[in-house]
Amino acid sequence: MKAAEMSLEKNADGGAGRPAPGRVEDVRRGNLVRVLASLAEARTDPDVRPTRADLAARTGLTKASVSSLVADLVDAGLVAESGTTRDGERGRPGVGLELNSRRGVVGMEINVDYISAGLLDLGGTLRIHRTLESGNRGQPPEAVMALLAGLVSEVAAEASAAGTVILGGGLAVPGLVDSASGTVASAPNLHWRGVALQLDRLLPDAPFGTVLHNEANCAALGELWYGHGLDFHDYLFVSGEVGVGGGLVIGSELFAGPLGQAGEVGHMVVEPSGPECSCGGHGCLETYAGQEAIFSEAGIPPGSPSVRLAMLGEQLASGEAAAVSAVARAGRYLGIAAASTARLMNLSAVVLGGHFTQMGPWIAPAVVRSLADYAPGVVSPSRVAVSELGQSAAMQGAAGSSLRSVLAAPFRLTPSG
Amino acid sequence: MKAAEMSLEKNADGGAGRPAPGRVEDVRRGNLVRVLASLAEARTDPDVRPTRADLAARTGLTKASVSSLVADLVDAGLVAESGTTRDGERGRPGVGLELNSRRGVVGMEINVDYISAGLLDLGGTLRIHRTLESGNRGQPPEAVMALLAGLVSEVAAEASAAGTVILGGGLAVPGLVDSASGTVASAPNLHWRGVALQLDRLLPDAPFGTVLHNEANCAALGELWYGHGLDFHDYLFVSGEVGVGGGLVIGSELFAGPLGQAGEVGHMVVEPSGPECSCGGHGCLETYAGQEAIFSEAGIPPGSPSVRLAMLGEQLASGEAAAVSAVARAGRYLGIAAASTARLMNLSAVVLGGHFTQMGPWIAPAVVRSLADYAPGVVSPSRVAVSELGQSAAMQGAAGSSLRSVLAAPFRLTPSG
DNA sequence: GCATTTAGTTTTCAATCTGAACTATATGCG
DNA sequence: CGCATATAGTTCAGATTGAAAACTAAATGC
Repeated sequence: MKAAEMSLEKNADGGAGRPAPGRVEDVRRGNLVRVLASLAEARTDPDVRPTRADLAARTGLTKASVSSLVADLVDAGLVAESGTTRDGERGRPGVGLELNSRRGVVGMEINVDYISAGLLDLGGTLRIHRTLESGNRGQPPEAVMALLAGLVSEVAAEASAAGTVILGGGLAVPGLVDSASGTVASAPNLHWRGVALQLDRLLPDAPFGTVLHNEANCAALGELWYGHGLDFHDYLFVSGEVGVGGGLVIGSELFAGPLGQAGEVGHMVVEPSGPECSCGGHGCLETYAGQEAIFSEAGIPPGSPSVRLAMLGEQLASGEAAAVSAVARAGRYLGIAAASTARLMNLSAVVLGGHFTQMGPWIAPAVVRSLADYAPGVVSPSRVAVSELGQSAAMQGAAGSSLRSVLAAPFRLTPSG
Repeated sequence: MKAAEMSLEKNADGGAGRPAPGRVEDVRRGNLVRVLASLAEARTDPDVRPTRADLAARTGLTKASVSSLVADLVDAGLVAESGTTRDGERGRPGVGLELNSRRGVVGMEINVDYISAGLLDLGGTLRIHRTLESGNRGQPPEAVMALLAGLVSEVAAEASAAGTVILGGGLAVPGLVDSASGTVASAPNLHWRGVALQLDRLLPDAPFGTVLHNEANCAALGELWYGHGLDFHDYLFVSGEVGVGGGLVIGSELFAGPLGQAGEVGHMVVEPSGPECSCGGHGCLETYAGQEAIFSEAGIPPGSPSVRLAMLGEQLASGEAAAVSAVARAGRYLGIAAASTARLMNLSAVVLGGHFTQMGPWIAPAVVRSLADYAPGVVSPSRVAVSELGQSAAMQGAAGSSLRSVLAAPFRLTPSG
């Protein structure tokens, strides 16, 4: 497995290869990561910039080792010194260290109605974000990728003008993907199937390349790193799109499953006697909480998804009974799937994303009630939350994934690496 | 976290402590583990005993390093030389190496109707196995533990007579446990609640101590290491007991969940309009596939569980319609839960254990059919299997867990450790 | 009996961390 | 101002470790 995929593919190893033998040099690699992680972690308070001495205390390494490691990281461009920091105490003031904000990663997303790209600096701050409306359903992958490449080059140009070097990127696509080969196995909503994307052309100069990810998983990760993840470390993320996607976050990491495709909440069975689903099964969650199910139950006439979604929003706001009960029904079945998941995997929180975000006030209470009915005492009401990031969650998750892979393999940029 | 808990608690870390800083000595620790793992893995063919040179080739370490590492492992008593092995080729014959069969771990189980203890040598061979019938339901924990201690001391005496040194042990209990504190949070079938067990008294001289585990999880692990796990690396294990327990094996490891209590398949929701469950929910799998549910649906009169189970077996064998359809119904709901699990976690196999083992020929086809109905193409019929170990799965899993923790921390027995 | 082959050991060397000594630079007090 | 003190960071010797290569040991085969 390439290092660039580690953050998303942790569980998809397959156990093929025995880990490389431990050499003395590996200790340094591990310690480079440790120092960098410690620096990233200390960043929660933006005013406090740890010094070499702080990092030594935090990591347990000696000052001598930390100095040497930091020197390598500075040479690699990952860490920057930022003036002396004085505590007001006596003694020689330390030199503040921070993740180099002149290095960044690009998050990209192809969705049904739009494409987007954004730049995250190493500290995790979103510096640039561009979205382009684009009806991608049924469009040839080459055309969409060309459009995205254009958007990305705008972002890259702006980054370059600001002196920022791009190290890697992540692309989120709504479908089943194979990250290792950069192939979209199937993306029903785009009508793509078995498409090998030319990922290398998006960011030709980035040393970590561009990695392909599933959109719902990315949204779950975006939520983890830049949204609710600050409070929740283990949760089920359910993303309402055309279907119902999802992601499992366990111990602040995405659980990708043995084949890298876990989180298909939409096809959990929530009603054995329910209608047939497009997957060939019966009573899948998607047949109750997918867009089409909600729209038709609410009596919303056919049309473009965004129009119908807006219409649903209006009807909910005005208290239209059919709309309210359609959403409540979706929430009830979401709660059933969440109850089973919580029991099975010992999870204690649920985050609702995608179009469920807009239905939050109407759907969340139904989920809470359903959880109380079907798994009392397992998920407390305060741990049913609505996504904080909305539409940018997947893009930020894709960028964050790339960011993590950089921070997990700094040695790829050091001379010794 | 204590090293002895690693194998079962991998997912329950909580992420509290930053890993210890990497020192040069840690490389050796890692390589000791690597060599030992390579030796254990090579053991699949019992006639082939790898030599130092073989291990060097397998691990990627140099012959010199392997020689030095093996010397430490021999000193620690974990590895033994076993005569020269000649390939019939030219050249100096190598010295065969094997896991020292004079070192062992003890597996223990407390269940509703019996207690048992067994000795596994480091190679994973079950050397001793004793079971004692004992109605433990409602008995005070001290009394049951005293009985178990007696059984264990018999096993220990026999091991000692054979020159085998016991390094550690694992105890499986049917209930929610906290391994870190050695406490049984609740074991409904034993009527235990919040009981702190005196684990240290069971094997006072074992350097790795005794670790407490959940019985269904242990059974899943026993199946993994000594049963179907040889073929399946990712599966849902469903154990029929009074309730319905389970375990998730992902990448040949137990998935314990963030709180260490994953695998509660019995309380997944399989029928939203179903009857109330003892957990307070509705339509849980347990209300369809638990012992009581199957017995009453089959029209088997109240009585002792073992008698009723035998009666059910007879009726199934003679093709009694009520019994057959009761078991088929349980299988259908098992299949629904398995379908949801397979979809959610991207699993592709199901192993039925506990009392489902005895119903195998009647229940497995129903599970297969249900999976085909609710998650077509996800779990192939050949990947629905019945446990191979039966009643000893949990005991062997508990022992195997201890064995793994020894092999994962050999440095605890070396002078350098 | 000697070349050849393979197993395992010994020796030398480079990488790396630790720990202690040392240098650099601030504060605070007389 | 000058000096004690405190903290940051660097330098250097020492210990541990694995790699690489040379070396010894013990077999086969002609």
